[in-house]
Amino acid sequence: MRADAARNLDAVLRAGARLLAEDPGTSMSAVAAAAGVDRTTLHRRFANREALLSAVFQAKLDSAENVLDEARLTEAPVPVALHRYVEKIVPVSREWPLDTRRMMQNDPAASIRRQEQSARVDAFIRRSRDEGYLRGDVDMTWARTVLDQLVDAAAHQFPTLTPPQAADLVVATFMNGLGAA
Amino acid sequence: MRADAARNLDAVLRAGARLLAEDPGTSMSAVAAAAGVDRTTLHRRFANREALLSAVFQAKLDSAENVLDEARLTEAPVPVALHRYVEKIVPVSREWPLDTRRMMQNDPAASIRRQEQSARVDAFIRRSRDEGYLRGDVDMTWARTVLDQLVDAAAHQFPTLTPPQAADLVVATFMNGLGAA
DNA sequence: TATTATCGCCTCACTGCTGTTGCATTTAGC
DNA sequence: GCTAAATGCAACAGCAGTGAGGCGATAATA
Repeated sequence: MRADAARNLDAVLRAGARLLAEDPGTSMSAVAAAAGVDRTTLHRRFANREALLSAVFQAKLDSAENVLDEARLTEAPVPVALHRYVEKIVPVSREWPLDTRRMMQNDPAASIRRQEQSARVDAFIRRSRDEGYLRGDVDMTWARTVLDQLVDAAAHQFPTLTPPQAADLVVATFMNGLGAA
Repeated sequence: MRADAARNLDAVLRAGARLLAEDPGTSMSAVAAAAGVDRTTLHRRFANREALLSAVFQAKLDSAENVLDEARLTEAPVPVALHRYVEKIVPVSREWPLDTRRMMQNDPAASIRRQEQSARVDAFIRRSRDEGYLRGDVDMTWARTVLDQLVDAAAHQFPTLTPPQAADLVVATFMNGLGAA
């Protein structure tokens, strides 16, 4: 791919992620305009709207996969891995703010890939409990959900937090809650 | 208003809330069909799409306001009020699953009303800290956000939980987190 | 039962989004 | 500098959603 084409593709994906996160009904025209390209250029690269959506999701999944690899969730000590995972996933969530859960239902391939990544975090949560870092009576799916929600909240509703600050906050809340001792 | 008209209106609002929560781009036709009403009936009652949206939000805000009144957030003991609030707000969130935060920006009146309700919960969070139920070093806006997220998660991602069960789970996680002692 | 508010059905016009094509122009890479 | 890829621009067709109006039928209420 030519360099200018790569630049434009990147701009389109980022603009698409941003606009579609604000309003899932955003038109192709709006995405094209925000990315500084002509509407027809978008249609040349992506056969239809769904294809654009899929490409944006792929980009998000690529970033997330890197984070999962770097966090070493299966090997590193639980506290270290958790903190590192949150610290790295917050910027990804900010760069690609799309809600993958509700917008990906028409893309089976991406959906499967997402579930694979999700399973890796689930396994980490399970290991955390097995190693005694989580209470034994906690439902694992609930723990997983809470972690996701805290990450999303810190990433999007507290945009001024740096990733390390966000990680401190999320991990502390996840482990200890907000109640007084 | 005639009785049948009231029935139809109610059906439209509930169907609208459900469908629009799943897909914010749901068409008026789809809402009408789901409510068992003709499309033109919808257009007669609501001048445009925005008006329908506003009406759905109003319905949600009405329900939420009842909950805030009944929970007695300013008077009842903090643990009691918190548990009662969560227990009552979970069904509201389930009945009106729309995300008020992102879909209400074109409705200033509803937006203001939402902020007023939000302020009541904020005040309760502040009281909880002042009375020693929350750690003193916790950011109040963070605490508020976490509570909202936990409620949403319990309401929508764990639909089989009864409201009391959901309240137990949310309150325990909010106060104590998920970490081992 | 009589009245009338409400509804369903049909039709129409309008708009915005999608997707395609042809052609001239620009730009990256050799 | 040359070549081919990529783009911008204009125009077009098709489609879905929106919103309005008329009219006969239906159902609530007095």
